[in-house]
Amino acid sequence: MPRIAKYDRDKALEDAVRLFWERGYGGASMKQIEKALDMRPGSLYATFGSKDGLFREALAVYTGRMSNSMGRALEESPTIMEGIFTYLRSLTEQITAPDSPARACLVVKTLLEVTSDQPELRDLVNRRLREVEDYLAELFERAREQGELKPGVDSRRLARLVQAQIMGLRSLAQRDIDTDSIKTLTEDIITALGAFTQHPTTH
Amino acid sequence: MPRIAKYDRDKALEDAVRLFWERGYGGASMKQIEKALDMRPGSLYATFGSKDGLFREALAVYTGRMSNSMGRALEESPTIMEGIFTYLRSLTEQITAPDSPARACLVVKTLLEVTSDQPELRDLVNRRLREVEDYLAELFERAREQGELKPGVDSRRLARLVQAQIMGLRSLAQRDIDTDSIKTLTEDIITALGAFTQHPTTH
DNA sequence: TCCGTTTTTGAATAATCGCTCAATTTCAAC
DNA sequence: GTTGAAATTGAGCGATTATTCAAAAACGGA
Repeated sequence: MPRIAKYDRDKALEDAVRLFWERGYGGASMKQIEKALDMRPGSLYATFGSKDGLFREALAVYTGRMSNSMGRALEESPTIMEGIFTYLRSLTEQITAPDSPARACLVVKTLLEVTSDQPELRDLVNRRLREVEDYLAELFERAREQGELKPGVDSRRLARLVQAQIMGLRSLAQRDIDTDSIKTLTEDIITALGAFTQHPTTH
Repeated sequence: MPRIAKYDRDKALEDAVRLFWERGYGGASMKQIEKALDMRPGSLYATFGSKDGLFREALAVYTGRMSNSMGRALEESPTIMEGIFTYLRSLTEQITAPDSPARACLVVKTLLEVTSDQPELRDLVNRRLREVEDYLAELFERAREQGELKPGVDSRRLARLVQAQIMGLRSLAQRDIDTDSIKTLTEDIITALGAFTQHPTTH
């Protein structure tokens, strides 16, 4: 058993997430990746296979973190809808942190960047977004059964609406705009979603 | 006076808008631009100066069209808020048309793509989005004065909220998703905005 | 200390990037 | 038909792209 791997795979992936999140898939060159991960091309390709492979793993890390963040917000909230609103506020805190690589979502950045000549990446991103939609739809179906939603509200439609709200919030936050405006926007989005909840959404 | 310009500048810009809208700034190579505009590099650089220059002009054409579209919706509507909702429905029809280069907004695609080493492009995009915000804020201020909004609603906050709604709608529409889901999403967004309007928003 | 295996290195690959410019073509004026 | 100026062409520029691989370095076991 010779030579132990010097580079920590997880550490390298963290750096990759940060770089891809900040610069996008196409915007991050291998040169920049080599520098950010402090690895030479040989090691990179031995470890991750290709730029595409590295990106896929980085995207998995990113989505995993986002899922955890939402899960935590839901755990610490008495109802599902309050959990969603808690998550939106927590998300706003995260993306407005000064060291955040970007405010927009890496998955959405990739969705808007990827073209038809990268069908695998396109499919991967669509799959992730569909998974989030499905997860939200299940949540809202339970919320509906527990009387948290106004009568007649469709849980899947609400799932897509909330996903669009998050996309809109984070994309607008990518503008050159002050933090306070983003926080009030988050509150206004919560107010707007009040049109679908049983009880008024105050804060 | 020799040789009249063969290439119609406007026609070329239309093709440029289509290509950039579909593939993004970085995703459209000069080779692809040459083919799409049926121009050779010499003519391209004589006419537009650089890829950057061409993109800026294409972006101006794009934003001009979007402004016209919103203006038309406002003209044909009795109230400002109804005009906004009419625009959202008209926009949904436009982006779900089978020949649309993309469903997501070119400005937002650029906002999410551009990095800090393209400060001019970044500033340009931010300026355009700020202009839209200002325009919407003026509209909503008038709407407020005419009693179209619930008491206490802030017109600038509503402007940013609506801009975020449009970003979210169009980004979600970029997913591999059926047209009907996008149209119901548009209606749900209009319903959500009803939390800020004086009279219920039915359709 | 030497061996054997694995990891790491970095020069070099072919392809593509945005772009330049001398040569050619084209058309109005005479 | 000839001329002159503008428009167009396309080969080719240097730089950068993602990727490869032979050589060197590193470390556990003997």
